[in-house]
Amino acid sequence: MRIRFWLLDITYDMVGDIPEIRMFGITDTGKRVVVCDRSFRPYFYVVPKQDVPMDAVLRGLKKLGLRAKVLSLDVVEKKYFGKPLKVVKVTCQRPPDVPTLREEARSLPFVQDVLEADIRYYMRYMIDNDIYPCTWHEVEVEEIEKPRDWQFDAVYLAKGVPKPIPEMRSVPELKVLAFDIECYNPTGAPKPEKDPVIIISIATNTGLKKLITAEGRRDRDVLWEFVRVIREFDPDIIVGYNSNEFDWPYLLERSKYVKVKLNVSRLNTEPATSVYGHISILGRANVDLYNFAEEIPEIKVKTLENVADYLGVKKKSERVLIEGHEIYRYWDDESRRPLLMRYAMDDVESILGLAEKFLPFAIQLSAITGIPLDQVGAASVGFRVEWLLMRYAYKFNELVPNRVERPAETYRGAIVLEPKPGIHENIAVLDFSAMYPNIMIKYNISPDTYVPPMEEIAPDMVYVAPEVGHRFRREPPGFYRKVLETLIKYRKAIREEMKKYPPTSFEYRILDERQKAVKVIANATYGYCGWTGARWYMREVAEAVTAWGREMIKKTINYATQLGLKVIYGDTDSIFVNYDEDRIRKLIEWVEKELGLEMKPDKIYVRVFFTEAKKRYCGLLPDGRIDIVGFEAVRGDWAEIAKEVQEKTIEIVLKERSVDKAIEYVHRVIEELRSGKVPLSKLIIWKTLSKDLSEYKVLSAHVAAAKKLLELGYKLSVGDKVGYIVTKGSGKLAQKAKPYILVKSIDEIDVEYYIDKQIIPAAMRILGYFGIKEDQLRTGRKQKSLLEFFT
DNA sequence: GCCTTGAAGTTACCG
DNA sequence: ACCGGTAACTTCAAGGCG
Repeated sequence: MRIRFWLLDITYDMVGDIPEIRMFGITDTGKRVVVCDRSFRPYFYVVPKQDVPMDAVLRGLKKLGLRAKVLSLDVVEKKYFGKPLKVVKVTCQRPPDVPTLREEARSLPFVQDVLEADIRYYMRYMIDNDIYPCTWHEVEVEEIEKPRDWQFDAVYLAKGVPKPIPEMRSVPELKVLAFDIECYNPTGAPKPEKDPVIIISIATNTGLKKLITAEGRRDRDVLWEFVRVIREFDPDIIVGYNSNEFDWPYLLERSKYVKVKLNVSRLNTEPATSVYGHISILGRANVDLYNFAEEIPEIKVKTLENVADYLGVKKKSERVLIEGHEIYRYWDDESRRPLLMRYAMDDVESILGLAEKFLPFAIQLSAITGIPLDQVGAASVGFRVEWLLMRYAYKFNELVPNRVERPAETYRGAIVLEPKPGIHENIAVLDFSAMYPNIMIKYNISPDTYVPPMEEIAPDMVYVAPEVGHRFRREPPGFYRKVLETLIKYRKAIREEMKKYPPTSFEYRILDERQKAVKVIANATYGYCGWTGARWYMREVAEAVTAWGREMIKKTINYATQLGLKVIYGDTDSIFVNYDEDRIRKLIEWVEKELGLEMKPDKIYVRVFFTEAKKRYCGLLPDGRIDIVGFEAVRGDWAEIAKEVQEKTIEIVLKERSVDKAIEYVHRVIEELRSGKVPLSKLIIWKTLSKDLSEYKVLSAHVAAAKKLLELGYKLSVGDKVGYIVTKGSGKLAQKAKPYILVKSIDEIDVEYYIDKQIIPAAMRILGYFGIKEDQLRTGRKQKSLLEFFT
């Protein structure tokens, strides 16, 4: 029989000595199925040293491995960095044998290199058969017996390789279950060896809502019930918030202590740690939505309530908020316990809401990159690009380079112009569309088209990068050019197809998320090629891209000036000029004709303000909104009070053009702060721990605060944000920084710090340009006396 | 031993 | 664990001064 299925997840297992690919899918009739393929075998390539005869190579490789670990040796024609190369394909019986066989092969005297021996077996299977997760496939199958403890409608044995059905772009109705756990935590961070799980909240996209609580029972029963609820609802996707880092590890650890098997997978197994630090639950996609929240730069402190609030999923004002360290108090206090219950429900409802926001994009990102849905969020940008490149390499018969450790290398990047300080009226921002990808295409920049300095080649056969002199063959099309061209064409086609549907339709949404996913990958390709960890890394490639970028922007500035436009500022691929439609049109035409790139007006500012600093400006848009770029107001490491002051100052200056009003406003805020009317929450300064506490060379404020938290039993790790408040005291700032959760009263705070080091600098950044002096902003006690002024 | 000053360390932004 | 360019803060240590 033939079935059609949408691929949700993939893995493999050994059945005796046979590796079995297992594809977990949903059929077009809504059945949850497993499609098993036992026909595929792992393999890798051996590159022989030059001048070694192939028969000698084959003879040598025959000794590889014992007990028929190697099934076959085939000489195949591949390309390596664009050059034809004869290699030996070593096909093996068992995936687990590959690492040892690889090392064995590598050590042989006639072997130059071993390639593609580090590609996971199920990824290899998908790449070779053009199978993408989160897409539809058709396959001839026969039903086989379902193991009793597997949770599927049917198990099939594939009688051929599944074939993609590109015209089926829908997404089946997926059963989504959101969950969140609360733990008893009287000593800071909860510890699974002693602290029970007190609440597990659950919400599904079918409307089920449930609190599993430890009220009147041990948490052992909570875990049991959790497993039961999951198995009963049988979700396709399980979502959590930071669940890869917290909920699942905690549940797994805790379940060991209370002796509960967390068999929540469709194969009746426990969740397990897998690649990119994600937790895998066989047969379901376990998605940690925190990974997607991480990609929203506007949200500085990415707590669940902040993200849900920002996305309009659940407003903070309409939910219960409890500080993490207080959870146990709410549990212990019978009168407050209902609040904790409500809090747990608000959390899980928020998570389900986030799933609705993030899953459509996650699904398309998975379908584009080929990384399984449960991994794609956890995979870094570099790996997302790389898996896509590996898919293309296979299509182009190119060998995939090995991942090698390289020392850090630096090279010059983009140009940033000195801004013309002051207020400018009526300014247009023009920028190149997808500048770096288009430069890579235009000059055929790629590791496989690169011509090393020693190699002789006719000048008209190559493009030569300005300043750095790197040369790239004009023909044939390089790897990056082919990939980027395909992506750009593909995105255009998607956008074209979107026009067929109303913007509110399901189809439109899918296509829109898809074109966004394609754009994200295309834009990350330059960054990828300059990443020393990349398989296709080459410094010269990245260096040439930025060199041509500098040339483009310089030429554009020149011509703009010639046309009589005034260039006020520019950064990388943008220029700010006076909004003169005729001249701008001419400039854009010139750019297209002479530089072969597209340039578009991005936005118009009614009024825009620059100080002397680069990468910082603010502007008033025609619709009355205000853009703030680079300034403290958009940074996450300044106190809210200072950011607010700066934002308001900018607004007054740009909209009302009144410096006096702004000063008056700053005075008012300072007075409010002095009289204790500013809430503590506006005084918290958040900073990220970028390394382990022991590695810091200087004791800065957030490190000092982090150490205090640690002493109290809280757990902190790299990447966590520490919120501190500056309190009264003497000595260094670090000594006065106190974790905000320990600050109980407004009387503790160091008012002068917030005035002198937060509010005034933030306001001065703007007002300083208008000749305002710090003392004009300062009010009250600490105004400098004339005497102090002269000493 | 105290104060000034510049380098180093650190974070987070822009495109 | 995607790039370089940039601003701005705090800490730290060297060097000058008394």
